[in-house]
Amino acid sequence: MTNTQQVTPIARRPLHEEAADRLRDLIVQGRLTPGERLNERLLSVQLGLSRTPLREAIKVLATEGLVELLPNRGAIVSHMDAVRLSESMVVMGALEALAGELACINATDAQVNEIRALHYEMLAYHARGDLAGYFKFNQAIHLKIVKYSGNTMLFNAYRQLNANVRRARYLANLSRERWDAAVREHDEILAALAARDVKRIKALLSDHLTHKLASVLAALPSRQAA
Amino acid sequence: MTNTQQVTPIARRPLHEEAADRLRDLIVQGRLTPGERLNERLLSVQLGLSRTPLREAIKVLATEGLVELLPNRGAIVSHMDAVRLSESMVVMGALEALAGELACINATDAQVNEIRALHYEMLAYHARGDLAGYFKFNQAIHLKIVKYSGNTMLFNAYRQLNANVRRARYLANLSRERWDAAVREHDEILAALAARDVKRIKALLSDHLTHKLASVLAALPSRQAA
DNA sequence: TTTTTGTATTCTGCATACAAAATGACAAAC
DNA sequence: GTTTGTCATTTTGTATGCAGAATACAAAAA
Repeated sequence: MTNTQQVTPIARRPLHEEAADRLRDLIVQGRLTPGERLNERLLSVQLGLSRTPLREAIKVLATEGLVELLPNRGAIVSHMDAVRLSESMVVMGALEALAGELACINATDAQVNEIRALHYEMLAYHARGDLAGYFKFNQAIHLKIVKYSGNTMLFNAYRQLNANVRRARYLANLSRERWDAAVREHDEILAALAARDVKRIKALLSDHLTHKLASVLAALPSRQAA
Repeated sequence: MTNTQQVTPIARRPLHEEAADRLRDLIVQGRLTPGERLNERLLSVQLGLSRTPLREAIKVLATEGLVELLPNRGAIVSHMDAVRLSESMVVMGALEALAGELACINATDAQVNEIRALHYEMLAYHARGDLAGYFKFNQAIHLKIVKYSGNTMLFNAYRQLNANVRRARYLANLSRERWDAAVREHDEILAALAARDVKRIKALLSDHLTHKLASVLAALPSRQAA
């Protein structure tokens, strides 16, 4: 039993990945605002690394669309205008519809129940009127549906679009009516999933995203006026 | 009219972008084979730049899924197994169906005619039995349809998946029957687009991708046996 | 012969150094 | 008062240097 010990298989996480994660958080949480410039020197000291891995992270975020690269002028947090937002959500609608379809076929009963559990937790936050908590579980449910489609490429594509859209989630400062409607839609989505009703879940998810988009777009102009 | 001149907007292209493009080509063209290791020092001299911008490019390719990052062991060209391939094509099918729908609505007549021109060029190569030329215009047509959907996010998502799938295009060493059928399908797709028949183009593109996937999957096992 | 172990070499990951471009300040000219 | 030109400073883009991990290889042991 000399060398049989588990030699830490935890290869230290590369700094550029760490940096990418932290930058993503900063952007999605709105700590770095759209249009804001990413000063490399400043960020490198704030994140406690050198410019090299930081730059690698920034390049990754650029391909993900979270930041924009300006030649010789570094990177800025990309703007999230109504056009980009609705474009993204339209694509996500198509992806979720496909995901629902596949999940109906591929998800195990245990996975469906996992989603069901999240659904009830979400209902609890809805009942309390806690929007932030609601959003969190709402997000989790949608992600799980896509994940349990069993299609990794689909999951990755969805994840990437979602990161961009999440930045604007505060815009969906939805009315009570829309909120209640969204919850009802989620009820139906879960029912369709449990019933393995492919046609139905596809239609439901597609409509759900369409409604969400409409809700966000309705809220958008008032924001820009402010 | 003193300063109205076009002040060379051609800011020199950053080396990391140049490197990313060239690496993409090398991978898509199969000059770098799946599983092959990317030696940074070697590649940097071959491409005529230093390791820093090269590494940035590699990180970008990794997020695009063209290469895989192994901790402390650099990057390898990612493998293109049947699972990944079919997963990607399923997603592309959904995206193309959406794109066709949107293109029907948004594309100008001039753009439709541009696609028509590509279609005829493709027919010429088909008539000659020139598979490589056929593929080239086939690709161009599909890309144009997605582009003329007018949805930039959709285009980006599609482009990324496509880069991965193109690497396996030689696998679709299709039979004459399948080839002829594919051409007929393209005829119908173009007709539906010109007729602005949303329902029809959606169904056609979805089926087209399904058939293409089946064709590729059928060709795959024989390849692996060889 | 096969396996193991110690060592040298190669390669990656990261930090730093340097050059070119952009930004900003400030003064001169209109 | 505005504009324009010049210079100092800051910031990005790229190259290079260095430490540690991984790999290859050779010698020793089974």
